[in-house]
Amino acid sequence: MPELPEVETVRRGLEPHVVGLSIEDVWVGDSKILQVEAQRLTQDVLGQTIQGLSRRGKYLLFELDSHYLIFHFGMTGQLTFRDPNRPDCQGFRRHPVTGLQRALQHAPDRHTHLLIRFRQGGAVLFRDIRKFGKVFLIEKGEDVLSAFFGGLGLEPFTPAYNLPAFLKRFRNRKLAIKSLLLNQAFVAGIGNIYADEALFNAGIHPSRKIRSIRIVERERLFKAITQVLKRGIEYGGTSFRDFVNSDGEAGSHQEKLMVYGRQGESCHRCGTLIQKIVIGQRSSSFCSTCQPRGGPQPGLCIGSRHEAAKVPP
DNA sequence: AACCTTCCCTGATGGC
DNA sequence: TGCCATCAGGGAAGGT
Repeated sequence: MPELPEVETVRRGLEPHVVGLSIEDVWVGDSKILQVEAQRLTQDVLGQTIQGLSRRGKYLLFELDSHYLIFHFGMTGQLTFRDPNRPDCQGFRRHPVTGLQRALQHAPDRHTHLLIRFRQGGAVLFRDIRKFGKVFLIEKGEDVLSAFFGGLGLEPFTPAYNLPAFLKRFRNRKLAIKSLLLNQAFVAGIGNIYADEALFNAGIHPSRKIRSIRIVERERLFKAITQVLKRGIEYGGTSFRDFVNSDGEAGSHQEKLMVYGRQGESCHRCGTLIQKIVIGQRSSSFCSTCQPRGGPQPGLCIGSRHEAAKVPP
């Protein structure tokens, strides 16, 4: 599921391919994913040049001459570059060892819903099996982006993501901390995988009420969030099922996960079996020893937490 | 206002 | 072999 690190991976992979190219043709498959009328999309972007690629939370932005073309990947969205000088992969294959789907460069198929072809050659394909993804088109203008992203919270890796701002958004509610992390109005870009990983790094049980989280724990969470996101980007994103980068290749961060998807396996730090529960309709994996339900236990040395954590082989 | 549930959608998987 | 139920979940919308 593309979260901040996966979207950033796509952005970085796509950027050198597409910046400077001008749009020659647009083809729409299932227009359900479009948040703009297909005809208007085609009409408005034809002939425009891609000025740059940026990201806000889980959104990927194509800056055009007069518009922003904005993608959200939902659960299974894939955005790949199709290079005319490279052969297409025949169909979709499963990786023999990891079982992950490896699409590589591909021709449009029944799940391809948008294709943007460039005058200089090549195309960008948006493919989305479950169709939870969305494509937006907004005209440039004063503050259009701040209006569009008005509901989004702090952006990690920017000056806006600072401890005072983070603590300020920590309202003392009854909600589980896990649910707060999934709320894009709190910190933008965190999804189920990185929420679980950040809570593990911070030593916080996902079910704990927001108001019960102590200041020192909030500070640990503040650091843990950027730690896990950074690590996700370093390993090219997490490919649990469908995620592929702009070249159609899987990421490798799934091999580095500490808790997500590891229920029944032993904790890399302490050996306790990882548990899975449901919080707010979302699965949550955690280690009951490293993330005690009652909060920090007297005598537990929190400071050594990160040093003690072994990286999966 | 805060919080919870339902819905959208397809493919993989397991039971029978 | 097929058939059906279940699960995965981001975010919007509707309900309490």
